[in-house]
Amino acid sequence: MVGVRQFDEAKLLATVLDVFWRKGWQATSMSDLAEASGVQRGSLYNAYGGKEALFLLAFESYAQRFLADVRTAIDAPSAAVALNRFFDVAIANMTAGHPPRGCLTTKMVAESEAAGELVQARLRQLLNDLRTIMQSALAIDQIRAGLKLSPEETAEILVTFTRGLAIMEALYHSSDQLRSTSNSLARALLSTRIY
Amino acid sequence: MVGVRQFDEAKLLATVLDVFWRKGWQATSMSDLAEASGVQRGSLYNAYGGKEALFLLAFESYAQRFLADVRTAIDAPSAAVALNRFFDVAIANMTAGHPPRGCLTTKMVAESEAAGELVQARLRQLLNDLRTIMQSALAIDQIRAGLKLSPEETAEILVTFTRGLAIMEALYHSSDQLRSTSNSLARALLSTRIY
DNA sequence: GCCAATCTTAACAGATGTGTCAAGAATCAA
DNA sequence: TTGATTCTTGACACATCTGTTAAGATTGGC
Repeated sequence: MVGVRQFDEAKLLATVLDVFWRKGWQATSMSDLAEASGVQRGSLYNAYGGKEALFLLAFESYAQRFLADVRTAIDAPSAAVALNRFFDVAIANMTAGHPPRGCLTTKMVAESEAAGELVQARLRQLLNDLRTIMQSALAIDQIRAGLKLSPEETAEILVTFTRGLAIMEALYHSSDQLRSTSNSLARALLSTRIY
Repeated sequence: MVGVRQFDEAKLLATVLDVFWRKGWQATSMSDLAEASGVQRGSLYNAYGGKEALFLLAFESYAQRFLADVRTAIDAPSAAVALNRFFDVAIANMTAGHPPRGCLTTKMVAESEAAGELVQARLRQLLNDLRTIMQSALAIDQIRAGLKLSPEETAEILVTFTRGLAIMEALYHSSDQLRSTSNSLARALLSTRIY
């Protein structure tokens, strides 16, 4: 390589992720990314082409981290623990930061028409992966025994419901509310009555 | 009145609603609204002040209609019927139009940071109203008896879950999927086991 | 040390959006 | 009929964003 890159790509992508996470797709401009990262707009165009490529790249690390966290969480000894840990991870993901950043995926899906086909496909893939991971984990006998519905149905409900949690977070900014609602749903999804 | 308004306000607001519904908050410009309605941009500024006021006005009729539909739907003889009808209304609301418009409220909440405090407050009010309506309807003995959880918990879950449905609609455009997931959740929320 | 490749930087052109304003058109009231 | 009031229209000034480009700076390979 001859004319060497002046910026740290890892740092750049972390910053890019943070800006998209906070502001969403449409409210984030290339100027915003340049300013936040300290890398000139022209350099970003030169190195990546534009907003979409930068997003997709930054999203990759986010997706990996999130799915890894979920995998760890739902590897639990019982359905009740698995659901509670899953909700903990989901809620932590959308309430972290000052002020809370909300859920990147959900924000992006809501704006995905503006973001274009490629981004939509990537978001779909993340939710597909999430669904698959949940299904497998919930299908283990030890867990499945504690569920009122099938692993497939339960997984689909959980994926959908956590998207709803993200929207409620965006409007009410109350992690207590999220925890409380999740707790209620967990009871509805468990075959054993706890209340 | 002396210098009379050249446009039909009801028609204007219907058009404004449709544009916001399709494009969301940020992607809708005053020019878009002017073009779609046939009313000049200057006239819109003169008559309403700007985007926010136009949205709030158009949202009013949407909110009334939606809440009325929900009220009618959940006035049912059993919990199972109430939940099914509620989901029908919610899913019809977000899959209507060609192409489907999605859920206005959910789209707006996801972008509400950009839309400002007033809009956020109005959206919060709609969801609060929805929650209250659901709670009251589910608290009727006939219905309550069929629920696994309390009317309050069930209502909160339903409000949150339908936000999730809207996000899933936006990403997968499959009303079958929405119906199927809703059906599963209904079974989890009903005290009687149907499956 | 020099060349060539690559990155950086600032600037440009073009598009789009906002909010305002002044002049013109229309109409009700007196 | 006249005048005052209100709406309409097109233009203006300003801001922001996009994508490109040309010139300059940097540095590894030869």
